[in-house]
Amino acid sequence: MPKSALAQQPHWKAFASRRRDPTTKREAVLKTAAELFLEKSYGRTSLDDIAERLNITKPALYHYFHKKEEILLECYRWGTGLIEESLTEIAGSAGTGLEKVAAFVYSYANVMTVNFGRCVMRLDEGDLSTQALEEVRTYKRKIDRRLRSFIQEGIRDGSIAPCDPKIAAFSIAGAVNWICMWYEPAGPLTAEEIASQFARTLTQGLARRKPDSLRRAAPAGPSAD
Amino acid sequence: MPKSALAQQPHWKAFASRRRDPTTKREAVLKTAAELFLEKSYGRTSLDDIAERLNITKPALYHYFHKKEEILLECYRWGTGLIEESLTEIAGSAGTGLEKVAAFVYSYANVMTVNFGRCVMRLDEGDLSTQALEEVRTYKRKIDRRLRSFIQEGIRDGSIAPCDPKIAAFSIAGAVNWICMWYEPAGPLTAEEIASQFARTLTQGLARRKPDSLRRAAPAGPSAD
Amino acid sequence: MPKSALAQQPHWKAFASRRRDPTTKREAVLKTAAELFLEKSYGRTSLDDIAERLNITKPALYHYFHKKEEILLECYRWGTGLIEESLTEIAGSAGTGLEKVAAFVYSYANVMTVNFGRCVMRLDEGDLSTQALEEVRTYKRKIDRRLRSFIQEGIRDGSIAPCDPKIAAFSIAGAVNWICMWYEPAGPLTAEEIASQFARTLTQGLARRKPDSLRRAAPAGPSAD
Amino acid sequence: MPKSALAQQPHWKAFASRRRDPTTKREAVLKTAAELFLEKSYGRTSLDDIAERLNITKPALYHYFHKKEEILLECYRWGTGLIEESLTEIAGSAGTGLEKVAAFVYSYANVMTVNFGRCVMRLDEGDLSTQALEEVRTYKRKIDRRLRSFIQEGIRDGSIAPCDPKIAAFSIAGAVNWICMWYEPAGPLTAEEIASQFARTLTQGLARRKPDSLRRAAPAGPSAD
DNA sequence: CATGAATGAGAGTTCATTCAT
DNA sequence: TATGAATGAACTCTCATTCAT
Repeated sequence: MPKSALAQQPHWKAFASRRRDPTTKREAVLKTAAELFLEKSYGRTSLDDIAERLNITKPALYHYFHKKEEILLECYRWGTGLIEESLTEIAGSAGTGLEKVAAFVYSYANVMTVNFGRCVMRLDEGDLSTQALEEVRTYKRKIDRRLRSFIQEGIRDGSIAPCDPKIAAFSIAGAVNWICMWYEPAGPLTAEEIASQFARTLTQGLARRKPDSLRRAAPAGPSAD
Repeated sequence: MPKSALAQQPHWKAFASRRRDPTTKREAVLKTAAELFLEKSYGRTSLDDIAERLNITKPALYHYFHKKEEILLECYRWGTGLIEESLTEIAGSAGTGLEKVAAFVYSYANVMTVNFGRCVMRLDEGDLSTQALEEVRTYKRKIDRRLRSFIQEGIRDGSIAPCDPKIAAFSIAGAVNWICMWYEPAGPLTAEEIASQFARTLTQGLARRKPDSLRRAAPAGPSAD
Repeated sequence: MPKSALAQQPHWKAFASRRRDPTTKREAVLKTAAELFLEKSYGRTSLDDIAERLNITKPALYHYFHKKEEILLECYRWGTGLIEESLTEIAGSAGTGLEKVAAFVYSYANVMTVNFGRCVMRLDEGDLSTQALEEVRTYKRKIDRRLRSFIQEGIRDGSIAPCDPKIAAFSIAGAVNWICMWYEPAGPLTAEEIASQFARTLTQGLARRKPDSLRRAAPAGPSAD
Repeated sequence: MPKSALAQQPHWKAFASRRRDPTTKREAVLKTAAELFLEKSYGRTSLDDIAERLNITKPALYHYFHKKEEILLECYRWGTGLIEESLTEIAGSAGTGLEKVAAFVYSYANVMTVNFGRCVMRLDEGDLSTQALEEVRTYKRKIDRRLRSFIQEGIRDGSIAPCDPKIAAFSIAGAVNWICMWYEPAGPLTAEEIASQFARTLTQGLARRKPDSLRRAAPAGPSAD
């Protein structure tokens, strides 16, 4: 599988030559940092670790970031950006509330298998400064509110059985968030499998009556995989 | 609520007098440590922090623990002990697979609102030594296997609709585990509310046909609370 | 060999009963401390180590000694006392200078196989306070002067070939002192073997002419061993 | 004496400028450490002590060594290297066993007056890790075996009177090793004086018959000094 | 007396960050 | 621009010594 091989490719190649897009280098730092943060946590990852994996020296990192924490914050931002993308797409699409929830789970679960996405939910918020923390928290609240609104929409349009939207959202979000804790790229389950299965399983509990109708709730895409 | 007020009471009273039950003191250290670990993470909690909150000095901690990591491990052990208790009780009880899953969720969710329980799923395993890590991992695997077996039992006895037990277990466990990330004692939801609601919500997706029958799946106890 | 068995016997028996000669207990502390100091050095021996081997608690040690250093100093004093004893005996005895040197080596070498004697030369003087250091240094100088005077006596009475007494004394004293570095009670060489062999070997180089006459220089006692 | 004055010159000059041969700096650390270890012992020498004497800060030392113990081990290695050098030279040279022993004593005694050489025999092996200890012990055994083989060679070629090579080696090695305990650069005896005198004195006891032949056993070099 | 408890002082080590080249 | 060098602050852990029972 060439794509996965490409993904495994170390990011230090971006620093191979002197003349290279600085933006590319910044991203390479970010990707490497995200990897390490997920492997060893932010606190146990030293700037030396990051530099070493990139085949550069520690002070060189300061050309791209002012503080260690800034690297962390950028990881969060990249991750939340990924979520944002799919969320707005879904919100704008047509369909019942239940279908939107299914789409949400599907695409959110996918993000939880990508390094930057995992960072958002797996890394310790306590490592962020007060201000950065507020930024991230605001973002997370937004996601939660979005999911809750989909559920309420479903209740209104009759696709979802009456329930407490808050509890339902916590439950669904929790299940999906937790993926970032156990997912391994090298593991037996592919991201698509996980995403589509979660989408089906988690909407089953919400659906009104006829469970048969749920099959359609899962997006068409992944079923092909 | 006097009970909760009592629980909030700082643990340093155990160290008020020099001659006092050492076991009580050890527990006071553990409780305080668990609090701090949840507030600030293990890595950012210094022994001075723990000592300060207990109104003692740092080296005094070494009367009760040999290393900082030992404190962490004991928190894990206490927490897993709590889970173990309820698990064996449920496993031995009568009932359909679905009922057992509901009972599992109910009691596990409750544990996730208790500090030591939260520690098990919220703290970073990377702070444990290889050996301690193995111990904790073994324990977690056990929990997961238990849940999966309840689900399989339910599929066999017809109380649960056919599904992939692995995915279902991941999904349920994830939802419940995540509680430890957002639950706050001072928050609007009580532990019992959360536990009973999660038990109901999460089993709804599993149940075969008539969702009405699920009401009985949630334990009677908490409804009285 | 009952005597050696007795010597191996741990010293904590002195603390077995409450009512026991305090002097005996003090000595037990000293013997145990000497053992440990030789095994692990003064610096790496904690009071807890000593207390543990004596089956008592650390503060109990403070009933017999005011400071850790006092224990060390007492070890030195006991050791130098042993040397002093034999030295005065030899000085008072009749015989040529060479015979006195031989007797000195023999008895000094013996002391170097006894724990307290080894302490004198093996332990680090830097651990002593200025005052205690002066005391010990004074003592060591005394020993050296004594040996040098024996040599000079020998040169005068013709039993020793003319040489620089200072260098000769350094050389002989060094050879004997070094015993405390490699001697092991459980080793292949007994204390008497070492002592008598060293007495013979080291005087050989001093003796005037006929080396055969040296046989008599070594004390008769040990030759039987 | 300008050479000695130069040697006394503090090593911190190596750290005067930031860009300077790192090897020189490493050596400066080593030399300063050796000085301090001999003055106050390894255990009582803190990294701050070393850093202070070099006019740098403690963490700067970690640019050159990973652990405090590594500094110690490098001192040992430097010292054993010095001994090794002279040993191989002697072993390869022509001459009777007695002459080789004399040469050994002469050059070994010289090493015992050099800081790194003194470290080898004066510092406490107990401060080394198990592995490093093995390395050093192996080395010391090698020295001892070398000396013993010279003695046996001498017995075979008739230059040395029959004796127990083990005891003789212990005695000679002890006398020379002990030099590192009392030698002081500022003292009345120069290194060469000590070395040549010891070579003569210590071989006197070994030589067969005619003591006159011994004069030639001492290397010619030092007699000129 | 004897002891469990507690502490102050200090050590080695790590690391984000800055400086100087 | 990029880097080797250096540092200050912080943390874990140890231990001789003293207190209180």
